[in-house]
Amino acid sequence: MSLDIVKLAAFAKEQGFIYPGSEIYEGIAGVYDYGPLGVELKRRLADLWWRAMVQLHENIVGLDSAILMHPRVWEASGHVEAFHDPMVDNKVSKKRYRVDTLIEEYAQRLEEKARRETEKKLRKKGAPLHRLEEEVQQQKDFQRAQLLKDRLSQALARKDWAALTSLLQEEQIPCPESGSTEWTPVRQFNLMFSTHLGPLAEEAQEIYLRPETAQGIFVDFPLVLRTGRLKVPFGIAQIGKAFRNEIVARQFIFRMREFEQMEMQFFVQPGTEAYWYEVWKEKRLRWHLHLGLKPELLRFKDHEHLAHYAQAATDIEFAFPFGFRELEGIHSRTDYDLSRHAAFSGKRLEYYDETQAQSYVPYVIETSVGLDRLILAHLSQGYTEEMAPTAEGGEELRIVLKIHPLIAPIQVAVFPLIRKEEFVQKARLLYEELRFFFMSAYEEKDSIGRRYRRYDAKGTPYAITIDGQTLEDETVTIRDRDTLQQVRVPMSQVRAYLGERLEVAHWLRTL
RNA sequence: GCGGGAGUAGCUCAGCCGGUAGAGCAUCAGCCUUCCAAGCUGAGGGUCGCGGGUUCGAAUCCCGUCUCCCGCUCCA
Repeated sequence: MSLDIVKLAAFAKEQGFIYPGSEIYEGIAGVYDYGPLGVELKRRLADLWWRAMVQLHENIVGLDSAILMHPRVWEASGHVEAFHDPMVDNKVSKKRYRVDTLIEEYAQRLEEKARRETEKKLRKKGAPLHRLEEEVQQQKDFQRAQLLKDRLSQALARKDWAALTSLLQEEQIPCPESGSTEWTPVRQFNLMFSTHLGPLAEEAQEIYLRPETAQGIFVDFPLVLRTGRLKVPFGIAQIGKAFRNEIVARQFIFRMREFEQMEMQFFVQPGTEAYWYEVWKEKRLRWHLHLGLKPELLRFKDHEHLAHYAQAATDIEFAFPFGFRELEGIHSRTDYDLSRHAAFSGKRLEYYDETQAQSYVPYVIETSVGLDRLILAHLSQGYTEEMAPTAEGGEELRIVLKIHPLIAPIQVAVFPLIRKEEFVQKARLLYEELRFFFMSAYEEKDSIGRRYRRYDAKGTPYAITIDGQTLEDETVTIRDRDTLQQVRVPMSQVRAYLGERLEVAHWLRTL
């Protein structure tokens, strides 16, 4: 399984889709660059998202907020708290845990055990079970659990990691995996990147690179509302970079330290959020399917443990080479964010609803796609090794990137069948015309078969060849990447032929 | 951070019982080619991850170090 992702990464690098970051300096873990083909793919996917979300919805507008935001934003959003997890490693099992969940779960197990035993005791004595809650307070495991939780919350409040280290030690908290009680010291992981605002390090204020783009939308909510003449329900969409200091950034571009999100926050009247949640689940899934992701490789996965801001949450998961993983999150965020920002900023972040004749803090439905993950999904689904016929009548392995024509970095390639002046001239002429409309390429080197294969690997859906017949009747062949079938089309109709297949409007109309 | 794997040409790798680097593909120039890659001729390209040690001599042996990849936690 994981071998496939290594192979895909090598392919992506070789073809110029994705390079390891800073490679000549031996690389930098979890950071990747988009090469000439990758940047096209990325721009196209982002563009199709933008058009489907903003251009096609009269009640959705765009935004491009800054990566740097006021530090209080991240206190209000809950990230300062949630993203500073103290962690420990177990020396025997080599597993890493968040200290708080480790201790809480242990305490919970103790409580459950206490309840079971107290219940058994009560049954034995024939005492009424309604006294269970009262009796269990006296049980020693239960009391120990309470003590653990107290000490945990005290240490967390003081950010006293040494105290947590000794708590683990003194209370002999076992590793759920190995049962071992040998722990490394507790260390804090800060998942947010910090930097300094102001050039003088001593005087500068520490600020964060945004860990998600959503907060820019919430913070600008009153401004967009005022200038956009918007009425609930309405949405604000944004594409942009976000940064997370992942403990381990792995699996190629699946989890990167610097990544790009495409988010849309949809503001609705409280009470209607369940309806809109369903609407957006359906719309977003349809968008992915319309771009050619296979239904059997997509699924919804509802969250069992909800984040601090969420009322309901589901993921659109994609079957990556390493398994089903989150591609897009659709969350019902309630009024959490706007209310928090209202509280922290002291500003009123309410909406006056004329039809209701009242003000309220709108509820929010969020759709959030990882653009890099989306790219990985299309690359991994599209990467195909298959047998193809050879000139000698045999079969040979062909590597072809079967991605949707609309997102292909190079949409059409033009070849003269042979490198003779008449062929070359005509081919150049056609290429130079087509490039006004499509991302085009021209190639005259190597045999025709070889050129086809080269562009197959780049995902180019159409290849046009100028042959002997072109010189006689001005027709060319257009060859399809996936079927290898050719059609003969008059030179004058090539643009229309390609337009039907590569025009974004057609795609939007059928969405 | 812990465990595992790996660093030699742009790519895939060989060379590793020490004697001063090689293949295929790719690239470039030319020739040949009338529809599905690897035909011919020629050319360019390597501080063998980095540092130190042993040795007359290290890609090869020893020590150290760095980086990347995979797994563990988390998420877009």
